[in-house]
Amino acid sequence: MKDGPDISRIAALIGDPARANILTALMAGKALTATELAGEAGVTVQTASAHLAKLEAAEMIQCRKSGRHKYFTLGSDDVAHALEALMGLAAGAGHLRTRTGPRDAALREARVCYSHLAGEKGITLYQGLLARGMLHEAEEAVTLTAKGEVFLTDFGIDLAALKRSKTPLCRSCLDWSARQTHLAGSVGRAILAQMQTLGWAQREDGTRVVRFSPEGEAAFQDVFGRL
Amino acid sequence: MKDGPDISRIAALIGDPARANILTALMAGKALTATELAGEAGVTVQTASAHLAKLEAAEMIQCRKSGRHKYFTLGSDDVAHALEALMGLAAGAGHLRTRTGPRDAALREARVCYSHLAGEKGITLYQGLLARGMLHEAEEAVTLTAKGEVFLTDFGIDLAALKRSKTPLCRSCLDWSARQTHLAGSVGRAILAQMQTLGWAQREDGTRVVRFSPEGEAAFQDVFGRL
DNA sequence: TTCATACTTCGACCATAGCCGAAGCATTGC
DNA sequence: GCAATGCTTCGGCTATGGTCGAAGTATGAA
Repeated sequence: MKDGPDISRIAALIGDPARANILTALMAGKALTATELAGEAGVTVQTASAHLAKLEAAEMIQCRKSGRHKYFTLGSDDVAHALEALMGLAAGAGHLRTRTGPRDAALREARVCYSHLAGEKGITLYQGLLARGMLHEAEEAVTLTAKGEVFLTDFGIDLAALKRSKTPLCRSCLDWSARQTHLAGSVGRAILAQMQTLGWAQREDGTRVVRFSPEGEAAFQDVFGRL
Repeated sequence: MKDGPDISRIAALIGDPARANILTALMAGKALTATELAGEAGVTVQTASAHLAKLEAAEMIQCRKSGRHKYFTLGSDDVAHALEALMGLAAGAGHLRTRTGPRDAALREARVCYSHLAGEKGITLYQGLLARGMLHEAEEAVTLTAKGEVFLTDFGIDLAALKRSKTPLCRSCLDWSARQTHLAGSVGRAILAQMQTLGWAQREDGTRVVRFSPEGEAAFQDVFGRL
């Protein structure tokens, strides 16, 4: 009589302190990388990797590769619900650890991520392009529409040159501070570069922060902002 | 970094197959004894005892001694809620094991339990006495009120004789099929005996079933039934 | 009182699984 | 191409904790 109802299998997964830390960190809704989660759990990356593999096999978390990072989020609302119920039981209270994203508000607002735009601005950009029918999102892949190609050329981007490179034009990239996606790939990089060229924004020395000028901010909202 | 948030402590408790079986069995709402739970869990009584002690220390179950038995129930609705959430995750479905009480409907209706009345009738009796102000319930202890003493004497019970014995007059006893309490102790025994003397009911040979006659049923409802 | 039943405690055994160091892929950036 | 970074796999160590036999305690019945 070694195997009980499945409930014990699930609970045992949550029962390990390292995994509980991982899940608790993910409760905030943010997507985190394996290395970050290892830090949260207080174990080495290889140990965390093993834990993450188990959690994923049980469909308690989802993962998404993005470049050389692997971002993890909770598997479903059911998982979050179960965790909340358990937290309710752990009446010790005050253990909720509502983690916020990056401490620095400027980083949350706009920053570079592999030389493309991330943060709130990055998400706005991505959603704006989608809403305007310039990007097409399909099953993990993002492509530029014909309308999008015209638009970007008008914006001052040499698409023909980008197409000659072997790096993909578009790629979605999961955000660190929020869990939405933003635009990566050579197009994402080119857009940020063009924004700097146009004087809309500039990188702050020594940091990943991107600062928009008042005029740049207005122009950005006009061209890419939410409809 | 060995200790995480309390959530892991709770989940680890549920994570053991034997304990998960115990909790699942208790989900049905019935109070079960340590030995019964050992059977459910598929382990020996001493192992079950250790598990039950841990679950009780974590306030996930409550226990109540009743004679030489120890009845266990879930600790709170929060516990049941958390278990349900976990069952939702264990999508394997069909694992709910909604246990019913004793198979025999007659046993659920009325039976003897250490020579006092148990089952639905026993619960009705207990509640009827409480509602009429003949019993006083206080903190695990049940006592007869002055009004109750008069009533029982009129019913034909020799309280003076019972008081000479060293066994307690009243005691509450947790039911097997429902989880409410019923009346045990020498008074509980005397009431059942008097019901049989009056011809209201009689025990069925070789079983624990108590059969009420139509007249006895009517009289019982009249004297002890819910108001 | 004596026996039977229900439960607990003790002690020892043993398997599971968490942990890390080291080495191996894979992807990006120069 | 090469170096750097992020993640995974492998192997072996260790400890936590579940398990049961045996003995001990408490309660009820004869």
